[in-house]
Formats: sequence, C-alpha cells, structure tokens
Amino acid sequence: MNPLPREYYLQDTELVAKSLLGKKLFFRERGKTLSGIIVETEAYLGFKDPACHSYHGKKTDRVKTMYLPGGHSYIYFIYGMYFCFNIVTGSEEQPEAVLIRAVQPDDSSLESFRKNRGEKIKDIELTNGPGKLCSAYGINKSHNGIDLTTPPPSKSKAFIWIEDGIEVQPQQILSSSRIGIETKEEAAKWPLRFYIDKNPYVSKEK
DNA sequence: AGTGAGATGGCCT
DNA sequence: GGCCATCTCACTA
Repeated sequence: MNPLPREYYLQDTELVAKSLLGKKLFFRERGKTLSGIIVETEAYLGFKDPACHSYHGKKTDRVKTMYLPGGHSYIYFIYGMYFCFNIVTGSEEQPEAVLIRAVQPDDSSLESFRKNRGEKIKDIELTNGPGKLCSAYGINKSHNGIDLTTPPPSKSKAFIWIEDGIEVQPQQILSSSRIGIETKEEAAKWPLRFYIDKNPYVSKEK
C-alpha cells in the first residue's frame, strides 16, 4: 500500500483532475481490496463554480466534508438511488473537489464488481459512470470523509486510497463540458470534464 | 444505436 | 414542492 500524500491533493483542482487519470483507485473493506484505473474525472471549483455544491460558500451538512483538507472523500446521495464519489482538493478554505466518473476495472476485481452490480452486466458497463462505480466498489455514505492519505488505525475500518497506476501522455487527455449540469448557466460550458482518449471504460463520448 | 420515461429520496427554498 | 454531478428498461428502428 502506497497512498499518494497530502501535498498531491493540495495542488490546483483542475491539475489534480487531469493528473488523476491513469491512477489507481483502491477500496478496502472487510479484508477485501478492490481496484481500478481512473479514466474519467470532473473538476468542481468551489466558491466560483455555480455547479459546485459549495458555490458562494454554501456550507450545509451535506457539503461540510468539502471543507476538509485535500485528500478526503466527499460522497453524496443522488437521484434517490445512487452515490457519487469525489476527492476533496485544496486547503480547508477552498472547498473544491474532483468527481471520479469512471474507472477501468483491474482483473482481480472483476468478479466482485460483477457480484455487486449484477451477474448479467458486461465488463464495460460495470464502472463506466459515477453511480455505477460506487455500486461496483460498494462505496456509500458511510465512507464519506475518509482520509485517503493515511490508513485507519483499525484494520476493520474501511479505507480508500489512490496510487500511481499507468502513465498517461498529455495528448491522450481530452476535455469536455461536465455531464448532467445543463441548468447551471455559463458554467455548463466550462471544459472541466477530463477523460482518456479512446478508453472503452469512459462513460460516454462527446 | 438511440430515445424517453420512471425509479426514488435527500436536499434546499 | 421542485430539483438533482444517474441509471435501467422498454420501446423504436
């Protein structure tokens, strides 16, 4: 286990969103470790971003974990059925985050992912969307606010962390507007979604 | 392959 | 009461 350090997450949010492509997302609970390569992310830029939950300094119960230092998980419940997994970036005064939208499953995790998602789901459909990947990993609200840089003292507690994975060249990184925020005025156009070119595990082309 | 509706409940005004 | 950083299924073609 070799989690990326705190300093990594304190960098510029957009930079982190791009840099996370190719990294490995690990999740360990009840002695079982699942993993996949991050292939799609979105940046959410805090105070100045109308699409961000912390826009204009909003700090309701749900958004509180975004005010933790970079390198914590921010997980919220959406559409009555799904969870979205984000990684907090920046300092405590800077409630920004990166949404993980899709991963490419590691072979060692395929069996568990399918068990969590349903036996008839194709490999390609297991983790190609923010709600799908949470369901595949088994990530839910109980994992909100976890420190991704330091394993918990007790092994029985869940841990989520990121490690270096595959190398991604700058020219392999494409960007687009973010998914699902058409109603957020001009921010709907901001090119803050990043994904690996031609990777089949990306949620959708655009 | 692409479209459209329904599921389902926390969150916020 | 309406919105929502989503997904699935049934239906066209």
